Amino acid sequence: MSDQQNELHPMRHSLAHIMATAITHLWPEVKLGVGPVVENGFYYDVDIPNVTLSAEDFEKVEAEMKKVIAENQPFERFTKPIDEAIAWAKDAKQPYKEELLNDLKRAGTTVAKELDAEELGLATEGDSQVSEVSFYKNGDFTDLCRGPHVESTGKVGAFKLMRVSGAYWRGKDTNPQMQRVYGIGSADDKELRVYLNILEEAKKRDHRKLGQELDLFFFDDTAPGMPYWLPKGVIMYNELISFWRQEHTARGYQEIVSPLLNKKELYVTSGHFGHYWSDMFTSETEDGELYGMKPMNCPNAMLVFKHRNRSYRELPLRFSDTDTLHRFELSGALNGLFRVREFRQDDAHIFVNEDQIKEEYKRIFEITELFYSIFDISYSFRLGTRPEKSMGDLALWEKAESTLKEILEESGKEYSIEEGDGAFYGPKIDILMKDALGRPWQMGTIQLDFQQPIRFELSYTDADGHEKTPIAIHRVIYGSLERFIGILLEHLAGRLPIWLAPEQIRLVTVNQEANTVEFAEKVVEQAKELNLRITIDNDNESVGKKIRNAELMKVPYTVVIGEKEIETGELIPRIRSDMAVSARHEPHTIEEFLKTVANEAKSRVSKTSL
RNA sequence: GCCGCUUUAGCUCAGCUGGUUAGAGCAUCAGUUUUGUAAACUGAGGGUCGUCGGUUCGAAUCCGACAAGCGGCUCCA
Repeated sequence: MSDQQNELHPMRHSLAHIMATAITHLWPEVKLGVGPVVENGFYYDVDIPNVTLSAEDFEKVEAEMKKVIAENQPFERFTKPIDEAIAWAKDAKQPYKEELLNDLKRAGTTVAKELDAEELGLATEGDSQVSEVSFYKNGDFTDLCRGPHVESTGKVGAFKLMRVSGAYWRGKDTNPQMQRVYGIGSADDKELRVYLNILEEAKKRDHRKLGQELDLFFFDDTAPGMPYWLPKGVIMYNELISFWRQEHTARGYQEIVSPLLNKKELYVTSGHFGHYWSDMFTSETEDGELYGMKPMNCPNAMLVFKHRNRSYRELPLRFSDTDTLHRFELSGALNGLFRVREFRQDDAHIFVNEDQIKEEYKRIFEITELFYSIFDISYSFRLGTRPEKSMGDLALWEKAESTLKEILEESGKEYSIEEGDGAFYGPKIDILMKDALGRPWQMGTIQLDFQQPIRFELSYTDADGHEKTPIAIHRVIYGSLERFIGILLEHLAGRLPIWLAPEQIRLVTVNQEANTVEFAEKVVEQAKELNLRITIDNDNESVGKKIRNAELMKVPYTVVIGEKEIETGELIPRIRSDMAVSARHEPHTIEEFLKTVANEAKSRVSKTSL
């Protein structure tokens, strides 16, 4: 945490209290939940009987908060024995606080995973039973809280309420839903404006907006969560896949294709029938057979392994595929390309023996670095351990988890641990990336699977002639092509590198005269021989207008074709600003220009040498 | 799925508290113009106002249901 964040933390936490104070003044019957600090601000979960807060109420709440701030009430800390605290909560008619206090008394902690001790405001740590808890009081408002806070309500900087949404009490969807009011908090008005400005800028990078503007994809009401890829979108989609294919073929991966639909029996074997069937698209045929559309590729990869006898000599056996997957995601979870119901993963299933796990992980990490370094997007690792609803032997789980920890330790990479976040068949290492708004998304994932090979009764003949069960590694690097393209678009603000740009060169004619068009067509012909994606804009518009259109479509190179070019036979490319090393616009022979661009596309550079 | 908000032409948006044939810019098409590095001019076509139902003499406008989208929650690549 930076120094600035260290300072902002108590300010934002105090703002949460001040907001709760204001809401209590306006709606005295409010039942309070928790009010922690989050990135850039704070929130408080409130439950106001028969009142639904909306953005229109923010003005009222903000005005009341400003009153509290103007009064500069000191934050006073005091402690109470736990039983007195519980009595206080009961007396104040705060059932949520009472529940938390009871949990504290009983277990010394609260179980809900998101609400750690800091957020709840425990007075003591560890598993021991709590005897005392701390409170903070400002003006007429008292709250159970660990702190710390600023000295007084006047010292909280600048703030703004942003939105309100539903949030399940203690993060469990079986609990009642509260209203979560979000606010942002900054050191002062200037910082606040800077942050609001950043948010505005981020909206311009929204991949849904860019997908619309750049003619990449769209959605139709009849296929929620299933993108339609337009010709330009397909070009970048396929370029990403061919890069993936090229690099994986070179590393000993063998590509397979398998059915999209399988009978239920496959998913009974894999365990998906019990764990995942309700999240799948399914159908029943005329003859009464139940089919499921595959939500992941692993069961079919298991069948490919099982297809014939396997030898230890084949290991590691690497099967890759990019088949289409369908998952019946909750309607409320869908989000542009980030969360879809139909997508393709750059998938692979690697069958190894126990001794090969580490080496194979190292190889996968190498591929990861190669891919991500090209796009220059920062990412982080997260280890997910055994979830509650898991399959298989506990000892195997522990072994798998400790193996992954070792691998991460040895790799020297930073990682976080998310308990219970593994797949139901094994622990996993996830790779996270952030979108334009700073929201983290799971991208690549490398999962260790001791379970499915057993369930599918996979085996190979080992050197000693005995049959052994292989271990499967499931891994994706991009994650899903869809989500990756979403992240990429936001990261690049739509300015795709030459190798991914649907249109690499646009020729803009100065007039519609025959010799101009002829010249342009000659350039196109040469460009096509080099597999370049080039178009001619011969519209009856001003040159200025056509340049503008090329700029808006973020075409890497735009070349004006007129008298001058025809005379000299040289082109002066206009280079998209993010690719230019300097502001030069120099003439090049047609051949030189096209060859350079072709090389740049091939070597996947982000800057031009022109 | 849950909570809140949103939905008017291909796109971005006007349309005040319900009142005659629903507007604009961009885009599209046609004509004029033949243009030199971020928007030439003129004209035309295009919307049963997300869908269905209700209230009303009258609904884009009010109410309800459903659908899709957005921000969260839950869940996940």
